[in-house]
Amino acid sequence: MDPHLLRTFVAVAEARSFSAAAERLGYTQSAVSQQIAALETDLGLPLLRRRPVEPTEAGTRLLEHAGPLLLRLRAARADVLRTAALPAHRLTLAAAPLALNPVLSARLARGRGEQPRLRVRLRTTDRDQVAAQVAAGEADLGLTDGITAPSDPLRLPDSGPMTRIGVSEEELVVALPPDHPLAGRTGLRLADLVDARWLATPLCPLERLRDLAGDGFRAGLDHQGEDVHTVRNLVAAGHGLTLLPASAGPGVPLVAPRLVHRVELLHPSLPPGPAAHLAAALSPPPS
Amino acid sequence: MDPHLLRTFVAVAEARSFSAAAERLGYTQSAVSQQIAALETDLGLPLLRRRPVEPTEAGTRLLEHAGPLLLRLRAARADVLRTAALPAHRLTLAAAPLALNPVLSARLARGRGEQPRLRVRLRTTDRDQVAAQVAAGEADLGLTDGITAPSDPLRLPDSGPMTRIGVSEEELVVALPPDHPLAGRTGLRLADLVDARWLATPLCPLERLRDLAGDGFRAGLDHQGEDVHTVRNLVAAGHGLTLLPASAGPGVPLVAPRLVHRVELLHPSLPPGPAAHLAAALSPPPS
DNA sequence: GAGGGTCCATCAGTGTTGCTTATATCAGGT
DNA sequence: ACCTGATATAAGCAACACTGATGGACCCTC
Repeated sequence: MDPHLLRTFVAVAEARSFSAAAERLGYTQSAVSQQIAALETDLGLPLLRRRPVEPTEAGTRLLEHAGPLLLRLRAARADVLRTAALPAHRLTLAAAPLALNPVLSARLARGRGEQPRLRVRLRTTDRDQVAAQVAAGEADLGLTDGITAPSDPLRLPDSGPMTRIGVSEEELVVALPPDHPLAGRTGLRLADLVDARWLATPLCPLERLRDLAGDGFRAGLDHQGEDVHTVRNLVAAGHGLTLLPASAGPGVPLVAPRLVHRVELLHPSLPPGPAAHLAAALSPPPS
Repeated sequence: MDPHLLRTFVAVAEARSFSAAAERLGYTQSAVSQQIAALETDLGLPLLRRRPVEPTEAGTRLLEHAGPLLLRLRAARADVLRTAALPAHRLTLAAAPLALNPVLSARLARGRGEQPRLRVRLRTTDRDQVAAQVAAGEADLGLTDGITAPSDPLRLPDSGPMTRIGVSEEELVVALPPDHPLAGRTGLRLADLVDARWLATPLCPLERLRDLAGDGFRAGLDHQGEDVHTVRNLVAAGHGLTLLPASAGPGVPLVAPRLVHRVELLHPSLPPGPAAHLAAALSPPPS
């Protein structure tokens, strides 16, 4: 169960081809073949069916483990190396599209103002990438978001130990097309909208809504990207409803159940330095 | 970052000695020395101080990662191998001391009654070992417990993906010595007890209480074991208070905040078979 | 302060591993 | 049946990771 072999196995399974994986990894096809054979011998069972290449039952199980495992390995390495890194003058902040709302933008501005020498690179990525990037050391700080009950933590993919601080909670609104019969309301209940058509988008996953408010929530259009602007255009064109934080645009406030758009700051254990300072600036001021 | 090296590193750090670790692992001292050197070269920084042997800052960080990482590696292997295992006639159930309460004992009895051929081995272990044993395949099913708000999941150490089902929630009582002035009450509020002396025991960690009910909860006696019988004796002798599930003995019901003793069933993804059957038997009957 | 003991680092030697290149084998399409 | 695009196997070689022996640092003792 050498991580080296695991990495190769993942590559083969993804590419559905030994030769393609070999090229991608910079090996010969023969090496890949031997590596897979070694894994299979070690575990004592076949992991891949050949021609076409696809994972067996056991291989599927291993694939589920391999990703997180390799991620944690990278996280461990990044964490160790960070202890030796000099306090840098530049750092990277990874943020999900809806995470950097006006409040946090303002705090970020203030934090940067206090450290004029610090160069900040902001990288907007998909929500589930934020934690992984922070864990792997590709970003120094991360901001993710999601929909939860007030003061409940977000559900994040497991990426190893890291500090999580809730930094913002905001009212949710139901985004509706302007001519929608409910658009004039002053408040809406989620239960009244289970039968409406909803946008299926990572920004507001229907699965999460079903968790929180029961079954229903038929998918209208299935939207894969995490671009807020596009989503709002889709809503306006009547493709379906969605929930957005109030600051992301007009909509009818969601009054029940009590749900909020929560933003969390993620970072590995930080030595004192610019990163820690910026993290403090992004955190809510102690009341 | 070969797991092999990681394992050696952990052994050395634990033994605080290269030679002792070498003996324990079945290597020569020279091999261990080279392995550590390889790790340090790879990461580019010293992980251990020598004479006496103790982890550096970076080494400490790596140690925190190494344990979970190796555990997950074992979990992955166990999970893959399980796909090939024939349905066994014997299985191991790991349970924390307070997890197998009367309700669950009864369900276990019923489950066993339905599968007379099945030999069940019950292993009572420390609470934080249960998840690890299930993940590593040393136990087929696990029962852990803890104190939470009703229907909130437990906080478990990360041991990789596994199924978690809440199987029992029970009222909590404050265990008091019989002659305690509050012993006659019909209900107690946790807030009224922050200034009392509490037993510090893994069965009811004071840290958790502070999380749930604010600061306070001074430690009286610090008890390391997880033996319920002993704890009750300590309480009776006036060493301090503690919370127990109602079924674990007499006490004054805790009325606020709303907290419960929750038991969760842990298992890896189970193929249909005796283990899955027993898991179903332990789960609460669908209402 | 010299000597012995303990412990880790280093070196040389050796068996094993894990790659590359070359070739065999297999499944499917024509 | 043959060709094609694919994976498996064989042989060779370089790098690696052990063992055993030796060297050097520290500690304890006398």
